[in-house]
Amino acid sequence: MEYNFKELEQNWQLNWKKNKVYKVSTESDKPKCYVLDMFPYPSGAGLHVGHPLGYIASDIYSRYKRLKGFNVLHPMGFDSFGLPAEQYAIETGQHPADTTEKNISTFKSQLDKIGFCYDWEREVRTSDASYYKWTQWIFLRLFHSYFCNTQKKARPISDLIAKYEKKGCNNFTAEEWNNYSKKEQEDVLMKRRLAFCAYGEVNWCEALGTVLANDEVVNGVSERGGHPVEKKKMRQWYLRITSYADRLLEGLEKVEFSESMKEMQRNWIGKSQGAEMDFVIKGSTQNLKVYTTRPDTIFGVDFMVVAPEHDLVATITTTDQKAEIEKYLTYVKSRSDRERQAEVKQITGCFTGAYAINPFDGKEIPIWIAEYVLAGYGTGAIMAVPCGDQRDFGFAKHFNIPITNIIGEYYNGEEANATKDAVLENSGFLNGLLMKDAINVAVDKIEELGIGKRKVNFRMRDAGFSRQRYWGEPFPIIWSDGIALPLDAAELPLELPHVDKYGPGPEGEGPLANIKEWVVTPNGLRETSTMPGYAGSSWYFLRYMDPHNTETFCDRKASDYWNQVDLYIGGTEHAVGHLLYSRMWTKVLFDLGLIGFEEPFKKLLNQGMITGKSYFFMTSQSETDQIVSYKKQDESASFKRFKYGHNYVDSNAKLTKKAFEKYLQDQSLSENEFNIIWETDNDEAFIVVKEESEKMSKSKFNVDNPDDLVIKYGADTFRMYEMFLGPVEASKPWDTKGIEGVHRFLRKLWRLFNDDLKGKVWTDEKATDAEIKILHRTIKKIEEDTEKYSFNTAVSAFMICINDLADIKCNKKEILEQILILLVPYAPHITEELWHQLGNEGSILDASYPAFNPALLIESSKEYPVSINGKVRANINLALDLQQSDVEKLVLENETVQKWLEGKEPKKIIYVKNKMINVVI
RNA sequence: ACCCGGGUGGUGGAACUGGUAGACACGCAGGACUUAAAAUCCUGUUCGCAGUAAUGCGAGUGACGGUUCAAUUCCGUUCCCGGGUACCA
Repeated sequence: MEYNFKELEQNWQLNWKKNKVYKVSTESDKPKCYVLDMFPYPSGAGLHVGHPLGYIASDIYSRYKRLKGFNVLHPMGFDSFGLPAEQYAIETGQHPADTTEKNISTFKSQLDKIGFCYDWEREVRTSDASYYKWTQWIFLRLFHSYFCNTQKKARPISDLIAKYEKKGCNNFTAEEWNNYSKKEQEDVLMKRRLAFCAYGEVNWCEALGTVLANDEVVNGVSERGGHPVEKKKMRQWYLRITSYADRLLEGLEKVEFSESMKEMQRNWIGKSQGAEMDFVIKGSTQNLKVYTTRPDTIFGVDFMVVAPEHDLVATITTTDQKAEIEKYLTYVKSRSDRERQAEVKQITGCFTGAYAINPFDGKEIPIWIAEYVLAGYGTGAIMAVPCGDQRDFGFAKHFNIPITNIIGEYYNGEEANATKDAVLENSGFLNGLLMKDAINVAVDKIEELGIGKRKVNFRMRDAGFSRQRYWGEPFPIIWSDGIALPLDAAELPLELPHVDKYGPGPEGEGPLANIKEWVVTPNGLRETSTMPGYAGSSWYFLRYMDPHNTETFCDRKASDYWNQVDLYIGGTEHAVGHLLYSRMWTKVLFDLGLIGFEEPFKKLLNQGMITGKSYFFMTSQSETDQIVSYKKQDESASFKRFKYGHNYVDSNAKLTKKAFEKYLQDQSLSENEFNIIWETDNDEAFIVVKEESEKMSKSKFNVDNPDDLVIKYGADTFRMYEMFLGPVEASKPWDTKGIEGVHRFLRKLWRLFNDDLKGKVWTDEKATDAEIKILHRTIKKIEEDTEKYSFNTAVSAFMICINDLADIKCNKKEILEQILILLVPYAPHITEELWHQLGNEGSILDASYPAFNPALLIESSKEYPVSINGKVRANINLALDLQQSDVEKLVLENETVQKWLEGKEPKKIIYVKNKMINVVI
């Protein structure tokens, strides 16, 4: 009987589906384990071989945990709202609901072919009304909550209202509050809500017709599509994520994320400690407020810089400088964010004519404006210390501003030195202090004089939460006389109206603004923007726990049972977007007592990117339409992408004329389009093309589709091969070269049970000690490797095991049956088939995992390597229970050792039990 | 510029807490079976030198230096690659 993977895999997939072997229940007395993948955005391109890497890893871990006696939740769903679906819809004229539906069914069938153990009854889709009803509901909870700065947690806004009514606050008395109009009260409350509406500078993308969040803008262009992004003042919804900045930082200590992932989040949050300080402006009633992390350098301040957008600029500029400033402001306005970021090195600025007074020595400090100071960070104004800050130094040199040295020989006049180890000079009351220590002394003094205070700043901004788009969750908000009225929970879901045409609405509003009958309600006008893509993904892991609940987003009993995600697998691209938002939502729900844990993901595993191989034709320098063989030396040559080249080129990046003809045929191209100068070798015409590894992408024509491989080799081979490629976390080039090896392994396993001609060959004979040893060695290794997600070495351990068993012709059920159970997570189909061939009933997933018995692996002797001066020269077999003196004696008797000693006495003999022996001469 | 990763055969990669570097696999070379092919099996495969051979010797984990009986592993300097952030005061 042959290993007919095609038939066998199909049969078992049907059988599993029919018998609902992957159904998961919350009612269980087993310990729980929650294994989650970052759910995919169902794009039209379908899955490529990079996607399943993480899914296979999580599937292996889930099955392993299930066999180990855990009740495992391992769900899958779709992040189906979002920009690309709408862009695609606009381009093709199809409704996003239709394309999304179609794409999801493609994804599901692709996933099912790989044999994942998802309980599809728990599937969630963020664009389903039954799902986004609860996204809207959680939004309302955010709207109805504020961040209490004393308790450092979210509380119902009603608590705050009660307080205002009884006691008022710093800004108003209770009486004043009670006399406020409804609108005035709402305006005050809006400044505290966790989901709030405000006018602010937003990232506006004209091409996409929408606002984008900071993490959706990369280098001044949109992450999706690369369109230019500009700043624009608009009314927008925001999430007050900055309130949680400290807790988001602290929470990182309690989770198992990679150090680099934590670092990325810390950088994004960007906490800095310093002081805010007021400077009197000469001849003005206004003060200049600056933020600094280095108050110790106060005596080194040689000038001030404020952002061009700063409010003070208009009032402090002197008449002499007015013209210059106007000119500079026009110049700044003409520059896009992109240009500003691209030309960081360029120093520009303009003197306002005004002076600030140093409160400690009365020195007059010129106030400048410059692009390098950002309006959005700190106070939008800085005190510049050229001897200690490289940018300030460059600025001072460029504009010939005299530089004060407060750090003595630490400053060399050539560049700034940001040290904290210098002893201060020219620094009044700080003279003689170490800078590190002076920081606190300076702030104390500043606070004492009442001219400033300690201040922590964050780089992170509140997250923009509205999009002027159609394909997203509508806000459950109605506007009436400038007041945002929330819908009642009973009115949810507020369904997205189904329309056939959707272009942008008037005045930068979203498409929903065009649907008058939907917008106009008896109570007022509906909010017409929709929620961003990350809304639905910020809490989906909770919905899987209780996906069909119509009473609440997730029953507290279910979330208490399943609790945190034990293992979360996904790419690093979500480091600062999704992962921060979902962490924040979890903290809010926790604060409000709706769930019992405040970090959603206990352990995060980042799968590496699988890159595809792309190939390029090199064109000849003299005749630009000629394609010639690629030579490394010709750096100045130009290249043309060879689409789908990975299907035609051999491992040396050689393209034969024969393969090229096939390419022309496959792509229905004519030879005339290519003017190739062929080379010949053994009568075969070929050229060499340039090879490069790039991210797999449809637009780069370097994508490999898992379906093809599953058809050719089967799902089990595909799964094991993706794991065998290397560590899950490493990024690696895709190459199908090695897949044969894994396929051979599975056939070899099959042949231990069946012979192609003779049929069944497995037996009921009793296993020998040697066979049992192989089994237990394997159990130990597989268990260790799976627990530490080292799936590549586990695959290799299986290969070693099967090679060993084949070598000694072991066909014994007693051994093979146990191996099958170990292998289930990696190759679920073949193991299920062979399990039944051995006469077992029921799914192998319900078998009990083999128990490792260390006693069976104890050896009495070991083949020790003997080194002479650190170099291995001989091997001797020694009993393990020998003492140092016995070992020394035996080692010295050894022929090779004697040869190296040349009659001399060794200086020392090092014996490490169970490891090695080193003779030092 | 700063912060994280990472540099090991022709290739993907292995090596626990410092203890036989190159497991496993691909590829390649040779052989067996076969009319032939596929499949399968066997042998070899880090590099250099010597030898018919078994084998022996030397070098070797980006480079240089250090600690140690012993370093891919620890420390210092430096080069290269990947990722992140970027006038953040």
